Amino acid sequence: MDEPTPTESPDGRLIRLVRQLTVESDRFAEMLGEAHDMHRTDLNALVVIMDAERRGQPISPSQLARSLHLSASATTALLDRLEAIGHVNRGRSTTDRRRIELAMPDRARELGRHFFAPLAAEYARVWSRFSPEQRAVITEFLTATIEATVTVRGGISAESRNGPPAG
Amino acid sequence: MDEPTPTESPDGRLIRLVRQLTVESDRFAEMLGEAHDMHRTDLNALVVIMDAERRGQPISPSQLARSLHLSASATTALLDRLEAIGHVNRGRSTTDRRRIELAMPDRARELGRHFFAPLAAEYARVWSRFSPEQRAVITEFLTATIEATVTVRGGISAESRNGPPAG
DNA sequence: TCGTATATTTCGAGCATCGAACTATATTGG
DNA sequence: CCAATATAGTTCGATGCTCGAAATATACGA
Repeated sequence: MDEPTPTESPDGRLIRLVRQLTVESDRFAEMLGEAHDMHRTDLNALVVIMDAERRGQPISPSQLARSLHLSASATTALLDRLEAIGHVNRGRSTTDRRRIELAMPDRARELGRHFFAPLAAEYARVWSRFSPEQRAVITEFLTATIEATVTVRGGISAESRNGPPAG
Repeated sequence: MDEPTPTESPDGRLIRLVRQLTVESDRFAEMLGEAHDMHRTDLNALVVIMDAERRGQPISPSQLARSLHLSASATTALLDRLEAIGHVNRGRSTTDRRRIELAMPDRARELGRHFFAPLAAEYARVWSRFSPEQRAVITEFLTATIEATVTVRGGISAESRNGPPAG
């Protein structure tokens, strides 16, 4: 169990833990990419492509670019890399010949699932202790925290347009 | 309140939310860096340096390198960038002349605090609804999730050393 | 004392990302 | 109907972060 530090406020403690979770998750993804000779962005792209496939809505390069906040040309290079190692196939859309649809070969899909299965299993193990009531609290917390992050993020765009604050 | 999707397991739902939190936080940090003309790594470095200062234990370039998982030379370049925009000062340690100690000018420290204050305020606002009992559940959840992530991460190193699994 | 280790920087090279320019295709408006 | 405009994706040259090797300065250990 995490121990509060002597001068830490209750909110400060939660902030510290949320931050630590994002830092550790960040490092997890980084190491996963390194272990499979993929740049971090490559791994992020695979996740996005896999999710789109799972939803039955194959994604295009421009959608991927928007999702990853990359330029079109950087996305082209990224897809070149992924295609070169057999993780993605490009196919011309049948409904709009300007569009490309991204698909994953079976083997890549299996490999992608394998990437994340150990973490899901370990999460299931440590989370088995939480009751449905506790899960509801956790869900509410996560949802609120996500929304708060998104809200403040909107303020960054507005702030940067108006210039930095006075020192 | 987040709604469960029809085919989602309770664990699957929490996994989705945790992942969304890390994605949104990631994007938050990215935008913060962009808003202040700093590369993502630069911002990460500032956080590490600020934390070290707050603990009264100024950090050295090699400690920073270890913390950020960068090479020594990449860290030098990073510090060059931060020094150039006045966010960091290098000072030779008085106890070991090989070492450099990193310090932040007052203005940079204030600016750094300003970066994160809006998010802390919004978190405090949305978290005010949680009772001490609920916070204990949340704390336990976050701690367990962090530890699970770190545990599985250890397995990645071992796995990559033994090569990837059979398809 | 001297070999070894540690700390940091410099240097040249690799690689992800960018914007501009380009080609192909679809849409819109007169 | 057709020209103008918009959209989709790639190529190209340039930028900037990161790396490993090499170098210099300092500390440690036998």
